[in-house]
Amino acid sequence: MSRRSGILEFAVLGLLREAPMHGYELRKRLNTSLGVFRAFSYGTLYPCLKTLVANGWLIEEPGSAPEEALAASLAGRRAKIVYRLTAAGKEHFEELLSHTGPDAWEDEHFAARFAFFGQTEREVRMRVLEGRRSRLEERLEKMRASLVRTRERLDDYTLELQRHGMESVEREVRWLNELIESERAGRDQRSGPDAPALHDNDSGETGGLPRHGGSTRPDPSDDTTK
Amino acid sequence: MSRRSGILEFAVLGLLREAPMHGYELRKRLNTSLGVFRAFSYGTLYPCLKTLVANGWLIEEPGSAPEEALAASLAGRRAKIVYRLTAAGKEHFEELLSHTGPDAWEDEHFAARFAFFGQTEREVRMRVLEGRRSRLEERLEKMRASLVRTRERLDDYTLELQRHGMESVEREVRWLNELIESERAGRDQRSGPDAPALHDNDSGETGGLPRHGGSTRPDPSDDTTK
DNA sequence: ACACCCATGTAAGGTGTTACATGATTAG
DNA sequence: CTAATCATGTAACACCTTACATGGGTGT
Repeated sequence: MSRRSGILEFAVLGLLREAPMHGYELRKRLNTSLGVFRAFSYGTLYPCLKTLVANGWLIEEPGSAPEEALAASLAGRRAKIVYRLTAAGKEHFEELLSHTGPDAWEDEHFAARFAFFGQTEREVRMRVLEGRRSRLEERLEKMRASLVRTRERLDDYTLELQRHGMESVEREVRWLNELIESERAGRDQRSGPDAPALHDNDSGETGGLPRHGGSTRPDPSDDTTK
Repeated sequence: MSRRSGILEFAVLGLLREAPMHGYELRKRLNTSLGVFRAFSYGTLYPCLKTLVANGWLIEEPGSAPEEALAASLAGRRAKIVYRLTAAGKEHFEELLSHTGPDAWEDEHFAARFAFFGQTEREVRMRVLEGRRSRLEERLEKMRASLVRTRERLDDYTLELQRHGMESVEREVRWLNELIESERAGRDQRSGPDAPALHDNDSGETGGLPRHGGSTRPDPSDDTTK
């Protein structure tokens, strides 16, 4: 049950929950569609897939996808492994989704969580958004404090960097406020106590998100390995 | 000459260039004053200092700072090592400052560079700012492309995350534009072809920075070890 | 006396990248 | 037929964190 990287494991399970895929495609999805937040190399991905299989959360299948169905029946082809989530894997992912440890507020971890909000219960979404917000507010506190302590002996550029960092965080807080409010609004106007919202995505409307944003460490990185 | 982490090495040399310090204080400066961009632990810092000393860029001195001057003369005290930049170290740092490799445009690397703009020649500053900008513009290209390719099959949250990431990058581009413009203005209005601007900081005015900002991956992290 | 910050270190381990090695499929 | 892209892997190494170990100084 080796703990293997929170984020990657989480993202892989989440992506495979939507549809089986092979490693190569997974990596692309990680880096482009989903991956505004982080790029992984094959050297990380493939070993990770192995351990997920070892944990029983995935199974490897010979490529039985649409076009390859016939081709696969030929002689010893090079496998082109498709990974599929097992029942245990699904269960594990759902557990990860609801498990709101203090890790979940950190930059990249948060982005990963957010990316799968479509499959997350509203209650948990709220906890994550609010946790993130208070994490950022802590940061602002510290930044302000350190600004006051050190203001006089910093040159213009350092100061500008500080200011700009703070503004960035403040922006994200405002963004979170809007999201939180819109979550609350969604809860009120929709079904009463709790609506599952956890069958399969496609439902089009999740509650109505607001129309502008703040900041979460952008870092797409290349499509190509190098 | 082991290559030891670009960023940490760079930041340490840069901080020590302003004044000698011991490790503990260095770490705090890294994480608060300067450290909007990154936190390092002692487990990283101290070994790094060792190799910098081994490279001849720093020397260790017994704590001969103001208050400790007398105290140090007493029996075998626990050293409290103060690190001071050597001439070779100064030279090396200056070389790093002007060396504009394609690394310099990446998130954290850029932030570190920016933090020491006060000791950087205007010409180099321009190259770094413009390099960073075009790096971000590449990113925007890719994001837009991937948005177009995948728009229909993404749920609202994933979309919101993408949008918000893009907006963040766009903001930083605007910020860079202002900085670049203000650098140009500074060049025009001040001395003709090139002014050194590299004696020692304290000069108060670097050219007049603009008054608002964009985004560079915020990540202060704690002051305390954990 | 005790607690709490200052201060320095080390060993083990986690997490990820690079560079390499291999081969299949598709487009020109 | 050749180049690009798809596809899978591994081994070596870079980088950083955690947890531990140690001890000085200061305040209550």
